[in-house]
Amino acid sequence: MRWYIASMKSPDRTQTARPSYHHGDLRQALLLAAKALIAEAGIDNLSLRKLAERAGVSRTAPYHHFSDKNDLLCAIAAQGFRRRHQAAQDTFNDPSLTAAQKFAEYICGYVRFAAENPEEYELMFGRNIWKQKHSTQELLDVAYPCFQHQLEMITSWQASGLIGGDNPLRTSQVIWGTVHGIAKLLIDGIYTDSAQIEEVSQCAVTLFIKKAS
Amino acid sequence: MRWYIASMKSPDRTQTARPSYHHGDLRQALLLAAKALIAEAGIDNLSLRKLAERAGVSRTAPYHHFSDKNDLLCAIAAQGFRRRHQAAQDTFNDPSLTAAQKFAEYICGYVRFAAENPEEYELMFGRNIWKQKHSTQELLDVAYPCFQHQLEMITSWQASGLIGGDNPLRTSQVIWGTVHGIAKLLIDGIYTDSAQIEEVSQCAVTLFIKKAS
DNA sequence: GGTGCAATTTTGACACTGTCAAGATGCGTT
DNA sequence: AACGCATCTTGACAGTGTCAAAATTGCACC
Repeated sequence: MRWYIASMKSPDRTQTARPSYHHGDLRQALLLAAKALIAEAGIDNLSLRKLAERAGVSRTAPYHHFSDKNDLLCAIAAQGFRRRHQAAQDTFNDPSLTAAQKFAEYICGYVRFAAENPEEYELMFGRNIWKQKHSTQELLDVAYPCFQHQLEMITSWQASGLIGGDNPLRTSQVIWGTVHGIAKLLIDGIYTDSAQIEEVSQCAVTLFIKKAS
Repeated sequence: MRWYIASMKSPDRTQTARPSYHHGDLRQALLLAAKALIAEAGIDNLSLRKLAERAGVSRTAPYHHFSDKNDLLCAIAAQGFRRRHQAAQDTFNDPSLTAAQKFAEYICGYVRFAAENPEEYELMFGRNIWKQKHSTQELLDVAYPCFQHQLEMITSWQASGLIGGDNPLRTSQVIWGTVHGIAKLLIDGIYTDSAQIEEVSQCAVTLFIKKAS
C-alpha cells in the first residue's frame, strides 16, 4: 500500500498510473520521461533523481534498468541513431530522386535533423559518451552501421563523379565533418540566426558538387 | 599563522609558496592550476574544490576572483581564443606564403590546434558556454574578433577566386563548419585514428580549392 | 605610529547530485 | 502454499557549486 501514498505525492507520472508495486515497463517509462525532461530543461539539468520522481518511483529504481546514468543516456542516443539511420536510408533508396538530389537531401537533412533535435544530437555526439570506454555495446551496435552507411553513400557519389576528391574515406570524413560542424555550431548557439540553416546547408552542397564544366 | 599549517597540509601548490595570508595573484594561480588539472583529468573532472586545494586555498577563495565556475571556464576559453587568433593572424600576414598556402595552413592549423589542445578547444566551443547567456563579456570581446578575422580571411580567398561559392558569409560558415566538425569528431574520439589528422585536413583543402581547369 | 577601511580569505552551511548496501514487496513457478 | 527472483524502497555516503557570516591582512590616511 505504500506505493499508493507515493502515487499521491507525485501524481504527475509520465506513464499511466502504476497498476502495482512493480511498474510493469519502467524502462520504457524512464526513457520517455527522460526525453521529456531533456526537452524541457536540457541535458545538463537532467538528474536521475528528478527523472525517478517524474516517473513516480524512488531514486534508485532506475538502477535496476540502467547500470548507470551514462547507460541511460546511451540508450537515448541509440534511439537517435536508429531514427537518423532510417531517414538516411529512406532518402538514399528513394528511386524518384537523382544522385544530386539525394546528396543535397543528405546534407540538408542531416543538419535539419540536428537542428530539430538539438538535445538528442548533443547526446549522440557528446564527448562523455564516446571518449574512452563510456559507450554501451548497444550504442556501438547501432551507431556503427549508421556511420558505415554514410561512408557508402558518399563513396557512391564520389564514384559517380558527382563530388570531388580521390580517397573515398577521406572525402567522406571531410563531408561528415562539414555537416557535423555546421550542426554543432548551430546547436551551440554560435551561428545565432537559426533561420539560415537551409541556406548554409545549400551552400555546402554547391561547394562540394563538381561543376560540370 | 593558520596559512602555514594549511601550507603543510597541501604543499603541492602550483604557484610558489604564498608569502602571506593574501595570495598576491590568486587569480593567475587558479588559471594555471585549472589548466593543469584539466590537462591531467579532463574538464569533467575539474571541480572548484579540487582546484582550490591544488592552489592551496580554501574552497570559496576562488569566488573572489571568479563569480562563477562558468566564469573561470570562460577565462580559460578566452586565453585559447587569443592564442588561436594570434596564430591565424600570423599565417595570414606572412608575406612569404601564397594564398593557396595560407588557405591550406588555415585549415590544417585549425584542426591541429584543436587536436593538440583538445580540452581547451572543448572549453572554447562547449555548449555550456555559448548556450543562452552563459558567456562572459570578456569571452565575447575576445572571441568575436577571432570569428570576424576568419570571415575576412575566407572572404578574401573567395574574392581572389581561390575557392568557390558566391555568398562570402555562407561560404565561410561552411568552411568553418568543416574544420570545426573535423576537429570535434577527432576530439570526441569518433575518428579514432588521430594519425590521419593531416590527411583529412589536406583532403578538405583539395576539395575546396577550385581546380584551375 | 596608530587606526579604520576594503580587499581577501576562511569556516559553516545548504541543497543537490550519482551511487551503493540492505531491506521490503509482489509475481511466477514448483 | 512456499520459495526464488526480479523489482522497488529506504538509508546512507562522498562529492559538488554556492551563499552568508566571520576572520585576517594590507594599505591609505590621520
